[in-house]
Amino acid sequence: MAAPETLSTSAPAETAPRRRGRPRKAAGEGSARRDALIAVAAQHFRSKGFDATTMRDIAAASGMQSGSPFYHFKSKNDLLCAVMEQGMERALDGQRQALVRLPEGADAAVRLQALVLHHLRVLLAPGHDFVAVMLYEQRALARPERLRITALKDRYEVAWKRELELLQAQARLRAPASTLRLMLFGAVHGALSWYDRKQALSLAQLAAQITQVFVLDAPTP
Amino acid sequence: MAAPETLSTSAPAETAPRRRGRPRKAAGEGSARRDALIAVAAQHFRSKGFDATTMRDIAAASGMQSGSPFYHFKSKNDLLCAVMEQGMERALDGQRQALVRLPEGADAAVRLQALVLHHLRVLLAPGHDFVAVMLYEQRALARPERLRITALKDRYEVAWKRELELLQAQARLRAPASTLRLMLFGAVHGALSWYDRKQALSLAQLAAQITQVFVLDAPTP
DNA sequence: CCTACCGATCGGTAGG
DNA sequence: CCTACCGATCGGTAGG
Repeated sequence: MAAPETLSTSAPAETAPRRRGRPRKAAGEGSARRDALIAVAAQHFRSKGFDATTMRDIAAASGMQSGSPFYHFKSKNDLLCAVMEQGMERALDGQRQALVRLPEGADAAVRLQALVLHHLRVLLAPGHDFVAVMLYEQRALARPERLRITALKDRYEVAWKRELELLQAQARLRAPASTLRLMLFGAVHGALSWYDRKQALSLAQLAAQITQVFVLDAPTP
Repeated sequence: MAAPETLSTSAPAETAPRRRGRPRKAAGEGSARRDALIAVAAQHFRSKGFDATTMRDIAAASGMQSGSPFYHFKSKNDLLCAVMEQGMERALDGQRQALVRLPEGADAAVRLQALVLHHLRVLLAPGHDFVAVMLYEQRALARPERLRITALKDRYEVAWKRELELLQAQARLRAPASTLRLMLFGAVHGALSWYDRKQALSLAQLAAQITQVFVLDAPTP
């Protein structure tokens, strides 16, 4: 919710008296304007699709003129790529935090449920359009960019693999871990297309149900 | 695998001597040219996406000039809609046949597995691009068309609901039937994005694994 | 179903 | 980051 920036370091773009020094990397990676464009683009790409969104849409929604986004991104595809990368990096951060919050020695099913819940939030919480765009618009990427995104996705899946293999070793999966993981992602991603119609269900409840379906209870010896 | 057409009936568009009689309903619902356009459009919409496909692409791949598809469809959206409708109608036919082939009084899990296998074929077998297009491009449809397609989808899901409710009554589901059905569709649809990378797995094997994960074995009394 | 075409839109750029 | 613009493409149509 709250902006992660501290008060001291980042440039106060609007209120501060115009400093004469060149703005530190005005169009660089950390620019606030650039980040705003990414966020606006994510919303539009998600709700209307990549092809159906024009750079003019994004510029107007960001209070810019039609040619100005090209000062920050050299092409529309570049902007798409930035949306996906930022989405995956935030998702990776959030995933780490979700796991850290768990008690030591938690059951693998509990850890998996935390991963599922975090992932549902990444997909469905307001303002988190990045990863959904990634899932729907991979086709628009050229080979080299797709490889970069895939590498991020692979890192994201490491934690899932770990828990699922533990569960498999406990004989609590009813299919091989690798196939079951793909089914599990499918089931979670599917929520993108139906979740709002089931408002009776909280994301936490849904995460619990999904885990319940995919993982058998621990044998009580 | 083999082309389903017999040698005798279908019109040999190129070699036959020009018949003088008006072609029966040249632009009507059952026109062979129209069906060919639908099939070509399905391939293109699936592989490149609806927005990225041009009517010129479709015309060229059908051996027509760029304006000619508009003789059969009044707009590009109309063509998309026809792709989805034809896909769903064929899927409904296939589903009925898949159920008829089962022995009388088959276990609900067996029947569900047949539904899953048929659905996997509809999504992944060569030449079946229609339903995949429907899943990916619903956004492009306007309200009234979307309602028509949704009605077809609801009819398609009736059989799934039936078997899942039977299984729920047998206490063989680990989540409410309605939520579990959504998870199940998600898991099956997810195969669209990974199946070809797992060629070791046949569709029949995959259907069996999916059923195994989502449905508990019958209690052996 | 073809020919020839229109009007609009869009990604992108030069130059400041 | 704005102004002004280009070149290409695209859905769609008139008229045959």
